[in-house]
Amino acid sequence: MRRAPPVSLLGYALLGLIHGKPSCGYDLRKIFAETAMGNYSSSPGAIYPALERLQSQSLIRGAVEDSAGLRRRRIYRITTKGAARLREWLERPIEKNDVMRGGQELMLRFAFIGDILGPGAAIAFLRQFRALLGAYTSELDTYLRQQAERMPLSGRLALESGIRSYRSLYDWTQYAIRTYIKFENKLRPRPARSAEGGPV
Amino acid sequence: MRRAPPVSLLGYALLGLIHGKPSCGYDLRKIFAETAMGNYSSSPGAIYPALERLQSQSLIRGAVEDSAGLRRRRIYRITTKGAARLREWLERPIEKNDVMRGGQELMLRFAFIGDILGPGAAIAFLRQFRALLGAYTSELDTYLRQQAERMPLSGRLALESGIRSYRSLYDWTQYAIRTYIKFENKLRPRPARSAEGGPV
DNA sequence: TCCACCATGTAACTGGTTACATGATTAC
DNA sequence: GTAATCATGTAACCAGTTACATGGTGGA
Repeated sequence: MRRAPPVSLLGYALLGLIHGKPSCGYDLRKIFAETAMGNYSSSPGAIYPALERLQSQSLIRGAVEDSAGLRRRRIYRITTKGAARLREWLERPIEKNDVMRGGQELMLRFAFIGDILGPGAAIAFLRQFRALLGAYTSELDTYLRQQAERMPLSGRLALESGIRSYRSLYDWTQYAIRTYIKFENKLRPRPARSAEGGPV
Repeated sequence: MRRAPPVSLLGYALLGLIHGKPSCGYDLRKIFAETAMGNYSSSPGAIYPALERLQSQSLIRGAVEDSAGLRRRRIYRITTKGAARLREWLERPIEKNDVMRGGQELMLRFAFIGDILGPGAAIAFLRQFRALLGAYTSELDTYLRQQAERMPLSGRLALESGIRSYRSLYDWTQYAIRTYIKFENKLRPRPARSAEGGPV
């Protein structure tokens, strides 16, 4: 049995959105074009082939439905296989590489994790993320301290901007963990321990 | 006269590095692999074709030189045309789009601007960058305030992380401007005005 | 009638990915 | 002699870009 062909980031974004709500290509394009998910391409030349690829892997299934006016809209729904694949992606342990690439993919995963896997998983994800961010920023710090004198001013500043942005991401994870714990406690106010794993 | 074919981001990174110091493909790969410029691909399948493209546009010129041992190293040097092209890229006014894409390209430009165009240009660039960051963050803030209640918690947090990272970039521009002005004053301590354009 | 928008596609191109391939030089 | 590393490439593949093409629908 050969390995399933990989799903691109855009593919996962589509998969996640369709998981949340069956949609046609146009709906999805609008989401990318009009909401804060604008970093993903909304061009038809990206979306439609991506949808077809997902369908050819049986991760989604599309059918023309004649609801809402009589325009032909091909509505895609996620399949069991697609949901499993999405879940597998969401549950993947975070790697240093993911963090180094600026955390784009991680943020996409996070945005889906809360809704699909629940607050507990979101909190666990954030803790993992925070740990890796801490390690990576101190690594960059060390590098900066060692190299600073050998670097041109602009290069040094550019590097510092990177460090700062990782640090701000770290702070965000703290904030997000707190927010999620509050949210979870509001849902079921009884239990004393807020979530699995040590203190915040 | 038809428009010159575009240069990719990797292309500009190579152009800038070669401008700083004539290098062979291997040198450049090492830079991407070992320094903080690691976000650019160091794979030969990216570098060598990119170098060839730059050469085919006469932006760089490579020749095998038998210095330092007798290995065949094809050393690339920037041409007048290449330097002009690089300059044109560095001097391009910043657009909102550049900021929205996360500022990757802008940071690359900044890293070269200081060395190639001098501190004055670097400061002007940072001021422009700061202005756009300010506008964009407040735009995102407005969007967040309007949409927050309609968004799932994880989506909202993801958006907030974006806002935070733009804000931290804004803070960084402040810091970088101050640092550059100090640096400039150290170079020529006489003049009272630190750089063209209003107050810091 | 005509415009704006809904809705789906396709074709050519391009730059990067992974993986493979080759050979020279140096250090042990 | 042989392993590591210097050094340059190439080929297959793939996802995304830009641009073009088509036609239905609803409202002015």
